[in-house]
Amino acid sequence: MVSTSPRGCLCTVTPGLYWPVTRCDVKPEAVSTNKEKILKAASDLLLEKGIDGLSVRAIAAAAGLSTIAIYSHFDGKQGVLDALYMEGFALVQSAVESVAGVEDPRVAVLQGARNYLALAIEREGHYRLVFGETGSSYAPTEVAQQAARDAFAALVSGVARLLPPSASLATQQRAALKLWALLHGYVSLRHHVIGGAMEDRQWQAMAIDAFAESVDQLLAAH
Amino acid sequence: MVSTSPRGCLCTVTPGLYWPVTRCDVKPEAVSTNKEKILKAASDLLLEKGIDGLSVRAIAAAAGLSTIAIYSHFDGKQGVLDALYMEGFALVQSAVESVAGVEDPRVAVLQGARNYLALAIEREGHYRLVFGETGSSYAPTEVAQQAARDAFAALVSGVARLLPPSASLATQQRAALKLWALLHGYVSLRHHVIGGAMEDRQWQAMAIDAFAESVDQLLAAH
DNA sequence: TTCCTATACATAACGGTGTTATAGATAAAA
DNA sequence: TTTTATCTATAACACCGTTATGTATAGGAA
Repeated sequence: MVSTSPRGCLCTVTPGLYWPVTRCDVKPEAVSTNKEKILKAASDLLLEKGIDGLSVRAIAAAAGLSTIAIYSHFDGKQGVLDALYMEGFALVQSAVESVAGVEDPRVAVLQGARNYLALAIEREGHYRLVFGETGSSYAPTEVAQQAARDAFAALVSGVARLLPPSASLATQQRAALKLWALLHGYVSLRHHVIGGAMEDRQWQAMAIDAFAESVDQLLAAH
Repeated sequence: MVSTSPRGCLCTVTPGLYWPVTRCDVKPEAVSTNKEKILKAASDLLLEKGIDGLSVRAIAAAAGLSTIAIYSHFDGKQGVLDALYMEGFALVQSAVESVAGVEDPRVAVLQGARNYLALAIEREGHYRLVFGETGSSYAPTEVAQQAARDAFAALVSGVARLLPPSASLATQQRAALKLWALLHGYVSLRHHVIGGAMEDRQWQAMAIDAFAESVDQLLAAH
């Protein structure tokens, strides 16, 4: 996305990311735009206070602006939530792709799973937002959903390494979906149903054990 | 729970269930209490409109009462949500236990999984409520969480049939947790991430296939 | 240079939410 | 009969997301 800032420089802004990735072609010293301030404020609030912290007034105040800016730049709270949703999946994608340099496919996939589970803890707010805990009035836009599909595609690529090169895309996707379902299931059950009192490490170990069993089953089947 | 109604009869009320289970020891013709009316109204709204339909005013109106009754009988919206949460897990438990008459353990467990997936569709509102989509300001009370534990216990009992009698409780629980995580993972991913456009049957078939693979892995390991 | 248009912004008000405050009604117990 | 406990209706409160109103600013056109 390319936008023009009030100072006339041509800025390249990567949507959905809150760290400063604004590249000004004309003035390398350009400061944050208000849109970026808002998104950073929202992302920080999500990290510190969870989804409850994300009122329009709180985000605006944290960005040093009034609420109208949320409507101006993001078309309302939905736009902020969409941006955070995309951030969430960008984090997922990053966790999955960060193992690209690992040679052994099984080791890589297991490490990706560990990254994923760690992310679910370290970025709990983003995780819960992505999985619908904003309250059911929020549903991601089509654009935002693309981030989910991108993350899934990254997962499929990673899992494909466990399969023979002849495996069809559908097979890869089915395998990736199963592994994702399993991992996410552990996270979600712990959030809502059972195991909430368990130590992080213990829960992660349990999830990884189960995940490894499924990975090994996949390897044995091919 | 035993309570006295305005008409002086001694009523046995099972909490968390919305169908009339009020048993009046004195007057068999007793009508619903207001508390039951409220819970039924909430449950119906949840079924018809989802979580968004559950405002205090909407529930009160559907029960033919004013909002103060919600605070009187349920101590506020939290109490209603707790009751619905318990209903949700009672439904899960029922889905799992309804296969008790099936002789073959594998067939029984697979049927239980099918029941579970069907429940996730037919009682989507309850399902989403149980898994946190009320908005993050709701967290179930300790009493309500017991319903989740009861459902898990039922699941453990069902899965235990796949294991040798010598299997420890921890082993049974680990197996049950894995299978539940997998099933729920499929439901949740479809709600929030991917596959939302897929036909119910196709998605269920995919989930059951994956589930069956894990069941078979479990059987093969013992 | 001036005027017009588009965008961004501050502030107040609106309609909705869950909840509390106030007052009244009723049944049971003392 | 009086007191107590419980239930109830209604209005008001504080907060929410959003809209309405008016102002400021930058860029483009005449």
